Amino acid sequence: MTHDTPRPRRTRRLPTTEELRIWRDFIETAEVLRSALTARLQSESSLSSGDYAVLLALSEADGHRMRSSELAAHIDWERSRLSHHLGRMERRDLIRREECAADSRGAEIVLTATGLRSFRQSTVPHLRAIRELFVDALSHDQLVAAGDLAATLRAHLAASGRQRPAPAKTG
Amino acid sequence: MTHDTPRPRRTRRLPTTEELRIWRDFIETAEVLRSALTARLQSESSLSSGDYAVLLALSEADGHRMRSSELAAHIDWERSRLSHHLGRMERRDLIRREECAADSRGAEIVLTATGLRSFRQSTVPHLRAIRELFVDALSHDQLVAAGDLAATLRAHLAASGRQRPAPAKTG
DNA sequence: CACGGCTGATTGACATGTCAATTAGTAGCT
DNA sequence: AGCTACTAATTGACATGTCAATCAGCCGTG
Repeated sequence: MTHDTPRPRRTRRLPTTEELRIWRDFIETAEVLRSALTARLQSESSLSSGDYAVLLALSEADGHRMRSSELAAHIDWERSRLSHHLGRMERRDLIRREECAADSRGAEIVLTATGLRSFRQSTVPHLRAIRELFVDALSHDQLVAAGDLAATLRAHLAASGRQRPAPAKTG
Repeated sequence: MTHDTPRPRRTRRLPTTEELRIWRDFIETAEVLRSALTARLQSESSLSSGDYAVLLALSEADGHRMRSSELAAHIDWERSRLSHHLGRMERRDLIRREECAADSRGAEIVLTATGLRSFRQSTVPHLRAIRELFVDALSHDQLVAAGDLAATLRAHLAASGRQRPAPAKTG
């Protein structure tokens, strides 16, 4: 282990035009897809995808209620993001905040009847939209490839994340 | 073309658990990727991906200047989004707005020296990050599959977009 | 040339996100 | 009890996006 052959630093190479094109196609397509789904959800249910994530979690929770921090962990959001969002959802009467008996710092987030109704009305159209815009577009092999790509990219991100202080967030 | 056999409306089926899992993995991975890239760009250059898109377009433009609406079309942004963004970029002296001689309603967006410098310093690290986080993660076949997926999904979106009033936006 | 309609761009109101600071309460230790 | 450290959640300031409304200047037509 004395003299390493100074091998070419492949890490320094830049992407080729073709690689860059694929990157842009890929990331922009995902973005367009997300935005199309969001638009449908919005127009069909007056819910944003954030609303949907929160309502989904609460609808599955015991007693339709959850501690704010649990909720944040469950849907993988920053706490302040959740706090702001809950404020907006509370104004629309989709959820309610209650004091927490066990820990008076804490808040319990409770699904309201309105919230539950909105969520229930949104699920089928939303799932249908996912099928129409994503699943139906792809052959079986392509669907498998999509899952494979996601897993591979995640693994790689996690690996390089361990070497950088990289914080990763979802939308 | 008289009597269509009332075939089963496959369109009504909902995605299976597995299909839904792949969808979520796919879209969340894209989101995480985008956010990781954005974070790197931000920390290395103090530029957002929006800034980058604008600066890239201007840097390639004739005389480093472009009409606002051309710019919007080029990077496929809504005009109001661009207007707001340009306001922020102007405050940071990355671009400047000039009156347009030919059409006095119009504005010409001009790349400043500061903007050009920022952009030039950001490109190599940014491209490198794309290679590290995306290209390097994938085998050749996977990269091809990614391009194929993007194209297929786009084509499908465009087709269904023709049947709905679907507006599609990029980030 | 006047007018009515179109176009270029900005604006305001608001939703959504991030980050840093703050507030309030719990817990461990002495 | 009193101090300190940690945790729960919110808040404020700001960046980023969307949508609808507005404002100004262009242009074809009578």
